Amino acid sequence: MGSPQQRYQQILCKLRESNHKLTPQRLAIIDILVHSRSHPTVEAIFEMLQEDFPTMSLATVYRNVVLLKSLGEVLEIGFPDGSNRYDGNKPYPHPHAICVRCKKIVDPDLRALGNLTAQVRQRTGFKILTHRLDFFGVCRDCLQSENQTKGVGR
Amino acid sequence: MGSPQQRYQQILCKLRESNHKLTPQRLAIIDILVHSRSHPTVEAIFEMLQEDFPTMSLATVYRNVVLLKSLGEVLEIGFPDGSNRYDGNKPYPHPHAICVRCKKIVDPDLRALGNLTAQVRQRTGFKILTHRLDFFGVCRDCLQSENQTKGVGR
DNA sequence: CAGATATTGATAATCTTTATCAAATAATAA
DNA sequence: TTATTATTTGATAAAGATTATCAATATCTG
Repeated sequence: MGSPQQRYQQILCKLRESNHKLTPQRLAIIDILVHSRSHPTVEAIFEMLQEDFPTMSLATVYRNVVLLKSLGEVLEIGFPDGSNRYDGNKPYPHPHAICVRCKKIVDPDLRALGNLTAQVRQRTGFKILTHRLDFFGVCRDCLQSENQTKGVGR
Repeated sequence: MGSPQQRYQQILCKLRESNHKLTPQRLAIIDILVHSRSHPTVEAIFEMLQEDFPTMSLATVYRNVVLLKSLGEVLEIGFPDGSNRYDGNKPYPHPHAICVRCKKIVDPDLRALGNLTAQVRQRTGFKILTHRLDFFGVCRDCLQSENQTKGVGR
């Protein structure tokens, strides 16, 4: 749903609509969020900005992520260990496959999710607003390096 | 998969197998976990124990929850806002329906999840170990009280 | 360009969870 | 039953992540 450039413009629209100012720091954070495929952490975003904005405060990154979240333009993915990661490309709920080794996150496209939502509504009586679906496992790369160290063959 | 009593005994087995001691505090925490249907927080467990164990330390609850988690006998359900809740009845992954108003959590039984896992394996190359599926919405009770305050009718 | 307001940076405060360590306790064997 | 040993507990400090505070700065509107 939209190239990084389109996402960037869409977010700028939302900000203008809601009377928020377009500061260089804010724009840089958005730029990273819409271009990144890695679902970065706040810390990672902060580090990526160090070069261009040496005086950037960590609080600024937190504030802007919270703002974009409240505007529905960023998806927060929080984990039991307390870490949070952010997706500015697809701010709507979608499944994730997360590597427990290297922490890589990829987005598999699955059908049949609307189906599940309807089932839950029926069985629980809940009005469903959103959902969260994560698969945890080991990615192909980590499986390979695992096999190498195990010494398959001889 | 097992009544609270059965779960209780099963957890005791696991503890003995792994050479852990059966302290009154530990047993009380397990008792709450296997009998509770509310997916309690650590804080909630701590408060429930105040009556019987006035000197109970919060750290003890944390320690035992971590232990039971590591033994695979408790499922941790962490949320983006940082809160964690625990399920000692069904320590294996299963879907949840969570009320965003009253924070109630219920377990709808859904089929077709093994299906999804296979799909993810195919499309990502991941070896899937576990998953997490949560639906967020408003439960029947909260929907009703919402309608009342809205003054349906006149 | 000037004025009003939002945002930033620096840092303190908060909140949750983990680590530390002496004292208490459970399991084991004599 | 008692002594021994290792684990666990309670109290508290420490750590880590996020939020709040507030003066200084920068943006937007006209």
